[in-house]
Amino acid sequence: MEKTYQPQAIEGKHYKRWEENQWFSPSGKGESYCIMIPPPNVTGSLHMGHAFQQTIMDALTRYNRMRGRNTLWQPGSDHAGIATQMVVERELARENLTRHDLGRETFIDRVWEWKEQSGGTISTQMRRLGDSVDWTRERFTMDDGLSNAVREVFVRLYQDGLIYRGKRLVNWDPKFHTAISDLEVENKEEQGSLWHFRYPLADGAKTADGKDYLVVATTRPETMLGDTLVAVNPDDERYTSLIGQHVVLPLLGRKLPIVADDYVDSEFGSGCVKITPAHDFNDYEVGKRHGSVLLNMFDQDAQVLHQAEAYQYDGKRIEDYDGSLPEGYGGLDRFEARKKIIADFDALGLLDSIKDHTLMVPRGDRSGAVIEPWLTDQWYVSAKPLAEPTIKAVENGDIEFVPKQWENTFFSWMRDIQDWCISRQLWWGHQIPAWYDAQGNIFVGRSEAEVRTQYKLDDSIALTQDEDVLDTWFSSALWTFSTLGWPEREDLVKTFHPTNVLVTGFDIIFFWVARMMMMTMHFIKNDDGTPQVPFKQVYVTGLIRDENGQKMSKSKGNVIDPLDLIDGISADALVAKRTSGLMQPKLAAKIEKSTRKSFPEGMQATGTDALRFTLTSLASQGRDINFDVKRLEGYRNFCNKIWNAARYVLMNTEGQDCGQNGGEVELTLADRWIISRLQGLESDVARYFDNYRFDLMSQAIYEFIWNEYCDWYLELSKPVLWDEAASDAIKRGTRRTLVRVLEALLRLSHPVMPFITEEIWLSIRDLAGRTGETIMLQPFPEAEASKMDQQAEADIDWVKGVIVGIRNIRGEMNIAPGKALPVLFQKGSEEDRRRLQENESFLKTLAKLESITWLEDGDEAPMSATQLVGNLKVLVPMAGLIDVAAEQARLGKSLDKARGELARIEGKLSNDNFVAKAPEAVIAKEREKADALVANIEELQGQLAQLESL
RNA sequence: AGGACUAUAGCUCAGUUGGUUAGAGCGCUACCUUGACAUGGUAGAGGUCUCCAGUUCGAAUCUGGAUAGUCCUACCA
Repeated sequence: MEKTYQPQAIEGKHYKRWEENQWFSPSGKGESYCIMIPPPNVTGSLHMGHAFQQTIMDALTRYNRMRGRNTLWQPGSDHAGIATQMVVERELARENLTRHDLGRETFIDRVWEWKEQSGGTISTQMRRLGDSVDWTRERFTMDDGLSNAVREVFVRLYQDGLIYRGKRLVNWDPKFHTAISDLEVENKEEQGSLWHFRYPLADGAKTADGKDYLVVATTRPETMLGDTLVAVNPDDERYTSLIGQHVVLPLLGRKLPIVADDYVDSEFGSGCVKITPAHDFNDYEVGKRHGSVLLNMFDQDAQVLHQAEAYQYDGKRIEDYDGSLPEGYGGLDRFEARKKIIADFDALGLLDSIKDHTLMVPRGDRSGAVIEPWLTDQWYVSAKPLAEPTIKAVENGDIEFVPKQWENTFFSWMRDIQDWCISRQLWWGHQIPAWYDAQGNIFVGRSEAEVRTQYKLDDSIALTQDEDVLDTWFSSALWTFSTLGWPEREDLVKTFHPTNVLVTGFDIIFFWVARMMMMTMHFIKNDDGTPQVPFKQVYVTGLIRDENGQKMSKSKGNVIDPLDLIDGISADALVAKRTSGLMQPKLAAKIEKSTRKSFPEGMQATGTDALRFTLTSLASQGRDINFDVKRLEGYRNFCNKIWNAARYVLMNTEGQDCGQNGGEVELTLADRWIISRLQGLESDVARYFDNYRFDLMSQAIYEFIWNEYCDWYLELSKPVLWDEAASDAIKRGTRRTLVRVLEALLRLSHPVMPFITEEIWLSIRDLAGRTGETIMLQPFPEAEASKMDQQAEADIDWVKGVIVGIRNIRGEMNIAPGKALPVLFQKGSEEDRRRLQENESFLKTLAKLESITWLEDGDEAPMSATQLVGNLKVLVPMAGLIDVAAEQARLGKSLDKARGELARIEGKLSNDNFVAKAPEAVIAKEREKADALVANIEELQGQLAQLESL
């Protein structure tokens, strides 16, 4: 074995072997266990969030596979409508082409081409992570099978009356020319202005204070071209007399009724609101209440139309409405139009005032463009009826969120859910299975042929399919069952559905988790006909942030690529990576500075296992997880520790008798102790897996391997293995324990650290008396009560106490570690004597002792440094070794500590209330502590007095 | 505006139903290249558990409030 752990030398070969042997596929035996991967975006590459969640999923998958379950971790990716279309359009732009130059069909071919060449990035990266997904079943949301599922679901929902088409206001992205759902809109606070305009009153009307105009305030002056009403609060005395009167819209001369509506807040602005029903969601509702028309004034680019279009609320065009707009506005961009409106009002003396104002601006999460509420025909899913069963499922525990608090987030959204706009004006995606005849009648079906048969439309009637595609999340919502072959085949759904757990971030609870629940429960039923849940548990992970708690983003230049952690990267390469392709190139200098500060030496290669272990260590219940590279380095060292422990074990067992072929075996106290402790670890790890406490699990494994197995057990094995007088049976016992405990630890750690455990396991398998080609298919260790040994644990605690006591004297007194010490024991019990007798060689070796002498009652002790182990006094004679003043200081320190503690406990015990009300056991424990401290203090005082008398 | 979450060592974080000497990693101090490991060993230093009040015999832990920070949802034009 290499002297240090070299991850890059082993990871690739093991993964290749696992995959080639198809060990990731379900065994076909046992109870099923299934996790569906949240499908990464096909344009995406692996980021820390993926690495984090996939590590957890892989750990769960490997754990359950080792427990003998019929385990499937289903991989795949989604087609990411907008993102993918953008990527390919950018590629076209470099050839000076647009998608319109190619036409729809050719463009889609081009996207598939791109997908074949570049869509696989993330699967390659997942292999580097060690993900044990069943690659033979990899799916893509645009596959034939999944596309069938999408059509089937669409048609059935339409037939069930849960999908409808309507002309409504939608969130329109003027950059991408598509509608998006409300979830895809990000509302951000931005600085703007509040313009106050004067709208002259018609017919000589006057306000209460005698003015012949109303002042309306707006953040979007350009929309005044689409105003149809002015609203005031019905209780606002300033305006009550004007309700029912009109204002004359400047620039157009349109007469707008003044209406009363509770929506208006009299306190805000002037108390008068201009109402633009076709360009604002609130105004839409106000207009509807007051029988207004909908007046659209923008085209798909959010440029002003030459002629406004009027609609009724049922979506019908009002053909005879005069939609004339003022000269010079047609074709203007909305922000140009705004400037012109303001200038025109100013010129007319109708610009009352401008005030600074912060407002929430809606922007498309992908385009960054300001979203325009726009009147269009779109398809919607009626969400309420679908939501109901899912709410019940969470309420009655059929679906459980971990941590539980996320259920509240889920409920609050579900109970107030809005219809979901599912149509997108894109080319890349599932084209909506709806056809129109020349009159605009809608026919929904699985294919044009089906539609013609079903609706008895012969070939003479021309049908055209809806141009739009479905929201990508629509297909992702079917993920748990579409990937299993629904609707064509039911057998896999029967075997693996409902899946066991969904591992995901809280950021997509609404986008994906909730919608998956709605779709699944509508379409998949249990044997008794009740809706089937997609998964029994949802483990909601935190979001990975940088070491300062900042979200990782390209523009902040703080993104960490998991592969850079695994492989290492130089500072220069990291800077280059972070500063290339920035939207705002001026940020480069700042990013370089902070990157060089955080990573002056770049990143060291730590290997996959160390990264995975770090990620599980960070998987606590919090919402945010700040990733600190320092932690990773610590766990890289841990891997090296395991490696070297294995080296030690091999050096002492290879080619020797480890009891794999029988033979007499005698276990030492140390053997019995470490075996007993191992049982505790095994039950802890199982419990932590069940509770999704990967942080505590990692911690437990770390502590055991480092602080018990390496620090103590390996050291305790040395006196046995080095003792030429020791019997074969004892040596065989120690070797067997060494290698078998290590082997069990490897299996325990394998779900989190697959590579290093496989590498070592293969080299110690035979020594440990095991068979099998790979650790990943070995049984997961289970605790056995019969191997627990309280006595051994107590005895080792005593041994450790004595050793640590002596080491403490050595350390504090600056006695060279190499110097062998003579030690005296005094005042011990019979049990102390037994323990000494049984463990003398352990003590001598581990504390580096020259001799141990038991002082009988009458014996005079020489001047010594003292350490108490219970009531036993451990004395290190001072002659020539110990500085009196230093020993006084050391004893003084212990004495202070003991006195402080005693005072605290006595305070408790002298409190009548405590004695009266606290449980017996607690009181007894405190008494015991107090007694021990009193004895302790007496000893220390005696010792100090003796020193002073010198 | 409503809601949620967070506040523990210099830094990043654990602390399960109230009873611990409040822990880990990294960093820090001293000593040590001893035959698994200097990516190491041994021994240390370092915390009024944000603040205030309450419940309790007993609070890092439960309750209320304050402060600071983060996020989500909804918005006043």
